[in-house]
Amino acid sequence: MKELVSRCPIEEVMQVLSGRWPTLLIYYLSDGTKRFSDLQRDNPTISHKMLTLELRKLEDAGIVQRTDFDGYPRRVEYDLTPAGLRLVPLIDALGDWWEGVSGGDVLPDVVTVRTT
Amino acid sequence: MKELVSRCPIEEVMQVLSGRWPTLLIYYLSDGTKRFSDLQRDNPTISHKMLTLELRKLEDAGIVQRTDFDGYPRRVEYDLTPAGLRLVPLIDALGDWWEGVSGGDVLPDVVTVRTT
DNA sequence: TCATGGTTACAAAAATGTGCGTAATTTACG
DNA sequence: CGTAAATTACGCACATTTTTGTAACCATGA
Repeated sequence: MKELVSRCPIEEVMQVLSGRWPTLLIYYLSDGTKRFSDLQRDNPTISHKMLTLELRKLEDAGIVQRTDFDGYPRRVEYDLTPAGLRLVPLIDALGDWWEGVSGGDVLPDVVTVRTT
Repeated sequence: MKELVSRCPIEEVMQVLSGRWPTLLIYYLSDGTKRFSDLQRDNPTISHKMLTLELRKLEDAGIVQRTDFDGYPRRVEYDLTPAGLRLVPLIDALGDWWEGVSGGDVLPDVVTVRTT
């Protein structure tokens, strides 16, 4: 999704939020400040390249704030901006909606087994 | 985004809604029933292959209902399911949120010019 | 020398576009 | 009457584009 085709705000948001990582990163950041390495631990399967790319995209979109501290060891912290915080409930609402749609057949292999 | 990595409903929704087309198609379908060719007209840049693929994905996710009518000329209609209808306001909210974030600098070349 | 948080170039994988073929039915032509 | 052409909504194979992974390298400071 390199370019926009529709002049529609919906397409513009999706350009930022599309993909596996953006919403997950926002979700983890809604916990509070995180370092680069924290986010790597939260999402063990993301490559460091993707992590930097996605964080930059979120930063450019005004959703995430990046702070690079002096000193040792190097420390870079990521937080949600006020706009990012306002986005969180909207993303949560999508998650809740989905749990309603998929009517409980999410995580089929983790379903509680009653042992009577 | 072929597979899920997180057991998180947020990642699951995004697997369905990610990309340029899903939310746009839902948006157009929120207008009411549309035929395949209507959706092609609404989004002139989508290829027929992508249109069928995306519509199938939305159908499988329970967001869109497909009805194939007998007769000539062939007619296939697409509608939002009740779940799809419930999703619409959430998508709209994202669009509104974005218009707030990007603070009016959307559509810079369409900004109203006061002629006073 | 190690740790953190990167960047860059190259390669692999995934998504998307293109063009052709098909099915069912109706209409048009000779 | 027989047959060819048109319409809609696809499916499929192959090619191109875009995204993502991998591995190597860089800077800072203890």
